[in-house]
Amino acid sequence: MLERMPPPSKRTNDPERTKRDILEVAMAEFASEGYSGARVDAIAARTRTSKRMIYYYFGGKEQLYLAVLEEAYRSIRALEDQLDIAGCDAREGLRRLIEATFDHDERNPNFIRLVSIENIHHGKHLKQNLQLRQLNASVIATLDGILKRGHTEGVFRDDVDAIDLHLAISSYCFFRVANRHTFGALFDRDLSEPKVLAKSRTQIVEMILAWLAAK
Amino acid sequence: MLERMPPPSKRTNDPERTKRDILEVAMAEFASEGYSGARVDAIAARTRTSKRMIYYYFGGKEQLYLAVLEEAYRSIRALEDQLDIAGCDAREGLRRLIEATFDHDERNPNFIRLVSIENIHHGKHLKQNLQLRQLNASVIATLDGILKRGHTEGVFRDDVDAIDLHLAISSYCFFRVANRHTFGALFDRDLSEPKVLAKSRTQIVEMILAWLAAK
DNA sequence: TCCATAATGTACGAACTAGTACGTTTGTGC
DNA sequence: GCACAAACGTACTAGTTCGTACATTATGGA
Repeated sequence: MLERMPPPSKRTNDPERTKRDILEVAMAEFASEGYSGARVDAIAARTRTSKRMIYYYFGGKEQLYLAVLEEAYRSIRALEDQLDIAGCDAREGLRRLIEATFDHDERNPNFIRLVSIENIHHGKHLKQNLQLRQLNASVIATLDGILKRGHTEGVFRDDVDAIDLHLAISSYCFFRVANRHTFGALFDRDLSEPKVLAKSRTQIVEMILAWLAAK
Repeated sequence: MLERMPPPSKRTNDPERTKRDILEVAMAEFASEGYSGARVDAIAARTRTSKRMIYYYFGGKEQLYLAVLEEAYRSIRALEDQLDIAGCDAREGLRRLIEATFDHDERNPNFIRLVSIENIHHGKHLKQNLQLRQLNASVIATLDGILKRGHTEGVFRDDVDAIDLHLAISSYCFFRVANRHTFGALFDRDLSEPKVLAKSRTQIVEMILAWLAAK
């Protein structure tokens, strides 16, 4: 005769850890599968807790995705803050910022993928979130400072604004990671390979500096 | 008393048109909603025919997506073919190729989105398709020719290969379209606006030419 | 004209998926 | 200890979505 087990597992409440757990797993799932492809059950299964808690803490799939997106953007805002460019000249400062952007995108493929996914969905979630826009304003301010210094030093042209420059830098760094799979398949070049990566890192710096120096 | 209508609609068989109809609608749906977000029923509804025909001609959702992807890649292979760069010097030839790439991406947002989507899914469908890889080889050959001419003319550096160059050009042209929504939301700049677009078009040409001329 | 096959329409089913009803346990302030 | 809210688990449901069984019509060749 099987006895009904007396509850052998002591449950421990830890709301903060549960929330973080869900967020982490959800980020991986959304980044890997896309918004529609992500499964709430799949997220729940890889969690220390249950699906019930996803709805308890986040409300639903869409709100969970929103939380993931916000978390992703928030965790990387400090990019330029960690950068020491006050002491160096404009060209050197810009070089460091480009390299930091490059390294950041390389190290955060999930973030890159989430941005791609958000664009597939026409950016409708990001547009709802006022806060996130401000977080990203700082990189423009930093670039603007570098550009101004460059004009003063007489080493940069003056008809390129900070947003133009940011577009040029991000597009290259972003594309390398976001389109790695199709690019690799079509041209037989693995962009994540260390040697290829190192060459790219040099080239984007050269490209931007040559461009700004022109005229 | 309502009479049963004698079949008032003469059906006409037109397999080619039916197939094309399905493909077109499917391309729009997949590009707009992503692979998982796309609904077979939604595609069928916007078609002249029924869902039954999707399965009759294509076999299933995944195979339909594959057909859409192939069609998208195929319809744009002729990019460089339409280009007349035999008569001009290396710098002018490159300028025309960059502008053609830029215009192409701008005019084909659905193609851009499909490539993004394919990358979200780790390029697994593209990897299955050998044919498509060869279609894209031609742009590399064209770039290689231009680079070689540039070396002969003494106007281009010689440590940048065709794939490096293609990466630099595509990434900018692609990103502008693919990340239009998040970029626009974050930096309040509408990249599709004619004036912004025209400036970008000039800038990517300047950037690449300045880079290749350096040293 | 008639038949074989390709092309098409309708209706339905099985499986999946987001979300919830309901009950139980844990921790905390008193 | 004790009451009460916060935290959590299980099992279920309603609706959706891909795919198909079955029947019917069109069309080209014998």
